[in-house]
Amino acid sequence: MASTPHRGPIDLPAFFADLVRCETRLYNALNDRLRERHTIVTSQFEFLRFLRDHPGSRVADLAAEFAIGIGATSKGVDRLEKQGWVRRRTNPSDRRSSLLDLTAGGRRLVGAAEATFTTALAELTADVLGGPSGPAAVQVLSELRAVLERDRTGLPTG
Amino acid sequence: MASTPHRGPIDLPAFFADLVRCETRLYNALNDRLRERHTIVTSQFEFLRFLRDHPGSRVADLAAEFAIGIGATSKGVDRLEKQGWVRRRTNPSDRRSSLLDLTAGGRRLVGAAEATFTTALAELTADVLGGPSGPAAVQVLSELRAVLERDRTGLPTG
DNA sequence: AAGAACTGTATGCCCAGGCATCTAGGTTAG
DNA sequence: CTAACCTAGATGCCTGGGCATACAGTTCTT
Repeated sequence: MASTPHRGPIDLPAFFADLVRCETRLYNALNDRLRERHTIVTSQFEFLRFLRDHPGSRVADLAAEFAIGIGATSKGVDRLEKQGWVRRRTNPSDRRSSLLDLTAGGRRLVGAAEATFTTALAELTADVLGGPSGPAAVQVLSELRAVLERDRTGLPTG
Repeated sequence: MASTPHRGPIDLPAFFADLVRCETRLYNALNDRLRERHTIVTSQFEFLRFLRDHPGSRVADLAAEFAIGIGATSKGVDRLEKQGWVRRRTNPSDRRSSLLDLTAGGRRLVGAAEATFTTALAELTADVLGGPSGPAAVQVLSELRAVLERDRTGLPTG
């Protein structure tokens, strides 16, 4: 099954299909692991990690980061708050919005989940990404992401 | 903002984040284009394209291809059938299942949508993928996908 | 200073997908 | 042959996201 690298123009639809399939399957697999060990799913882990690394973010910052709607983000934060992992603090300089922070429990959770997450991801991808072209692929996706973010591509409405 | 390619072990969480962000934003952007011109979304386009390229597939074949549940797939086919783009034909050799095929209208639609899809994708990704590392990245994702499929990673239950 | 216009986010409705379940149909052991 | 088991997929319930809306709070205009 060694697929043949080939010259010539890139088959973009095939690339897109591969991208989506990899994302779906990795996401599903990580969901399974995180759910069974920490009662969260990947999207929640990513929220928590973002808030750990960007304390005091607003709902809109999360929405922009993940390219999802404000409404969905607000509801996602509701759930994390209800579990006691995140706290909304009134923004002193703009009372329409809140500043979001992890609680101590949230920090504990994200630390533990990160170990699970990273280990699982390594099991699933390290063989391929550890190959000679791995770094180039990582780099290209990072650039593609930067371009899409620069152009505000694919942001939902609300 | 020229990010620095670096040596050393790959940052897998960052790679995963980039993968998911690219997928989300591309998917959203393609949805917008397909919806406005053809009244379908990307997932429907992918269903139709798969059926064009694999006529006579069963629901389970679609589910395996897209790593989504059988139930969701069945409902997705319902919707395409209701629009008159897909037909369920009783499987003569196993009457529990149906064989799926595009109708003439479905073939027309997928052809038109494919032009929109490919053009949009090129606009969004060609600059980055056309660079020197593009082919390597495409190849790596294709290999990663093959590994995940080989190991049946990330298949939902139902 | 008072509208008018704008912005951040919370909320409601709708739709799509996951999972559990149900049923018809197929397969196997005896 | 038939009873026990297995499989394909259709369906119902639940959850999460998109989009539209509501509203409080902010900024701009004059």
